[in-house]
Amino acid sequence: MREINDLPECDAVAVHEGVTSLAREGVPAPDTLLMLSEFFKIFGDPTRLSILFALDRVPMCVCDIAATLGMTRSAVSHQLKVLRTAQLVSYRREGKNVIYSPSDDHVRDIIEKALEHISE
Amino acid sequence: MREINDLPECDAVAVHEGVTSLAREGVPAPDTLLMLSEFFKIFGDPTRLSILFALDRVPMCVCDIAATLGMTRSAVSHQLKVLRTAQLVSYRREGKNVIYSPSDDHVRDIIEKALEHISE
DNA sequence: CATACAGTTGAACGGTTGTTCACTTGTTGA
DNA sequence: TCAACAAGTGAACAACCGTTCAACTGTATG
Repeated sequence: MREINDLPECDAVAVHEGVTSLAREGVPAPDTLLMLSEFFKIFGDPTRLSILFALDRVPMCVCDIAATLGMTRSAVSHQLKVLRTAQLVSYRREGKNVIYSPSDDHVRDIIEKALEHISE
Repeated sequence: MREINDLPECDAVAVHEGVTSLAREGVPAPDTLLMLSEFFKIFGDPTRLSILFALDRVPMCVCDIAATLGMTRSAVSHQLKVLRTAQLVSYRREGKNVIYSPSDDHVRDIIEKALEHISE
């Protein structure tokens, strides 16, 4: 006799009974999952990472960031918008320049943990 | 007189002298940056995250994962390949099934740190 | 006020990515 | 050995993403 957790796609009754419902408990709500993935997506680009690394050393204007990384001001500005929206950088205007600086300390931790992982 | 760190795009001599070279020291090598971003990219997808969450509760075959998350076996298999390549899951064959399980403990830490961040 | 420069922004492009579909591989049991 | 089912795979498609280009805004200085 088939149980509640049986599903048409997989007749795994004998092998993994009741497993799916148990697993489902471990999976966060869809919107949490989405926020989480959006968060990680931001770190999934070398340019944005290098901006964060650079700013972690010294706060800089867009122009200096561009010069540091060898890219156009426009490209940097676009990426800074992403980082701003995610509240990973703060900024203040100083005359003609806008100075950006890192705004979160979690970030360093997360990146360091990741560096630990890839160095294996 | 212009300094070494001056760049044609940004005449910021008077404002942020020598900043760029200082910032550059904080930026890892391009290939490190690339590996790091590739690593984060993997977590940048809700599907892959949910697979990792589910497997963290209980090891499962592809079929059960698909049933748990309400997606096709093919889609799951494709994503598992990504997770396998990044060595974030291990697997063993059991008869007709292939049982997947998480293979790294760093992962839990990183995800939890990220969850801390987004709950603010 | 006009010029110069810092920064932002929207459209467009090329490349990437996740899912679907159809097919293949591999394993078990009749 | 053949049928049935789990899993993996390649091509194709649509959606997404990062950069470039060409504007535009905003601020300081002559």
